Amino acid sequence: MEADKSLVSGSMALLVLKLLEDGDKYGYQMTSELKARSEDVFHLKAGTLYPLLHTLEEKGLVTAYEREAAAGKPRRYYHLTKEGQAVLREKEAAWHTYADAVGRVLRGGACSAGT
Amino acid sequence: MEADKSLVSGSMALLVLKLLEDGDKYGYQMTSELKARSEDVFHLKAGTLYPLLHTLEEKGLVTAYEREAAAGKPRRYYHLTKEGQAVLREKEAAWHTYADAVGRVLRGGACSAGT
DNA sequence: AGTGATATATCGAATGCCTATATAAAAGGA
DNA sequence: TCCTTTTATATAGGCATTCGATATATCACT
Repeated sequence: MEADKSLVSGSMALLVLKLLEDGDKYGYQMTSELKARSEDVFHLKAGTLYPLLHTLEEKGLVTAYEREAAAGKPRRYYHLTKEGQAVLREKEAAWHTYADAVGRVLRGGACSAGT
Repeated sequence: MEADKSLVSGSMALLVLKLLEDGDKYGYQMTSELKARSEDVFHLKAGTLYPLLHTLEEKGLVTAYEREAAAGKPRRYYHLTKEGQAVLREKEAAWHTYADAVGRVLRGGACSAGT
């Protein structure tokens, strides 16, 4: 199943940062892992990912380095910086706040009389 | 606490539709209820809400009617149509799919320590 | 008379993501 | 050999969503 594209945005940075917490990764790897870990919900496109990675690099949240692959083009690996880790924690907290609030609204139909 | 604005978008339609499941409501009331029910996480602005309501009306998801208030300007009430209810259920399902997927990624994905 | 809350409405700007496109190398089939 | 798919990175253009600023109008309180 695929997520409604209009439902959420701005969370890709959070997810990419989270992937890098696991260890350094290159772009193409992130798209595959995100697809696998989300069970086919997230289809992070190249046209979304690479500009996002460049932005994260400009902000100092990740650093990049190239490494030759056994075959094919050299891969550009990304590494999560300390700043990136801090931002990741902020974004995780913000996500939980937001998701909990949506949950309250979606479940809270009956309690409208209260307070 | 306030949700990171860049974190999510496109969910306002879902939340507004959900509010109307409870019963007919007018715009200003929706902003207050959403703020209360989300415990101050959602600050739905007038500049967001009214264009959104007009769009929902064009799509046939809600209908509108005016009713005089005891005092002040006449209020424009919105009613959830059957189509609106159907779309609401779709959007609720999409939200759960999305939120669950984010949860999976944030908890360490598929290949970490078991469940 | 002035301020703030109630109540609806529109416009311009910013942001975020996607589609389409381009480049390049290796693997596999016809 | 040629062609398509997969791997791999990258940019430009465009659409959708939301907010801030602004406008109008009535009522309550001072």
